[in-house]
Amino acid sequence: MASLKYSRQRECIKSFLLSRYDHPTADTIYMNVRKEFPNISLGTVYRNLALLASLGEIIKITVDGADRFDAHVEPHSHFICKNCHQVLDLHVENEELIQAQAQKNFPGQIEGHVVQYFGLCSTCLKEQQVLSQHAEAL
Amino acid sequence: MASLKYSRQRECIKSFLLSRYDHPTADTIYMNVRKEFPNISLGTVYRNLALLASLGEIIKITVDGADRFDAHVEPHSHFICKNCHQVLDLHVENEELIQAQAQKNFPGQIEGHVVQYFGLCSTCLKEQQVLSQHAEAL
DNA sequence: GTGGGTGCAAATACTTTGCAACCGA
DNA sequence: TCGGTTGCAAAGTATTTGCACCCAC
Repeated sequence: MASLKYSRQRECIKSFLLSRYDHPTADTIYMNVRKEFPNISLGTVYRNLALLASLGEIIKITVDGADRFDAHVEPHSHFICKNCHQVLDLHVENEELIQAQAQKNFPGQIEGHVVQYFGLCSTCLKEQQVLSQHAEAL
Repeated sequence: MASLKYSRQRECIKSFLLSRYDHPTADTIYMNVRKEFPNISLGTVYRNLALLASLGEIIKITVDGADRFDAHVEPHSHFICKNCHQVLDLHVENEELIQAQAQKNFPGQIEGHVVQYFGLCSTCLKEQQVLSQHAEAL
């Protein structure tokens, strides 16, 4: 029954994810893995991502309708830019407290949590400031 | 330019959302609004949901690839069942602390946050226990 | 050799969009 | 009337799946 077999493609997908600290979409992963496996198909990428996620080796998050993947599974928070939809890691103090609080309220039922923060990333913030200056000038 | 005009369909969509505390998908909303407007189209539902969300009257969250909507905009957390993908409201103590902590770390840049908790809802938890008892019996 | 894994293409799921008709202010 | 809104259908985007072939064990 459903034992696991080695695959070079899966290996490559995982090591690519380990090398990145942003949170690539399946398509970005596909584009990059193709450098090593020119014939790999998107289907294979999706299948392996789903497999790795079910094994707990990677994390899948959905942002604005598109799935994104992360091989860094230690608890951390995400900052999501409202403008460019970029997802960045965020390190917040006392994060364990949030989990502990939830566990206290709902013992045994909560397996994990994710905190997503929203706002404008520094790049988009800068762009917006430039725009409002232009508007002022009129 | 782009002023807002009343529409019975939009009214109906919003009041339906206000009546629910789960987080219906666009399709569920469509099915229900059709009881009152049999000819309404999915496109109209999506257009109004996007409009209401941009006005801040409802919240849009994306879970497992499908958008879900919530007319209860006061800050609260979500519990997402890993099995049936249901989204339930959760009230956690000290939620403001999380926001305050983030603001402290990244002043001025964070506009809001969402906490998602994962696990099995009580229904799915029960089902799983029944299954494992069966497995034991073999 | 056997069963899991792959590539490909077709299918599915979800959402957006163009357009002519419609309706609220 | 004017311009926002609608219904419909077609298009778009993201993801899954069926199948024959391939490869790790």
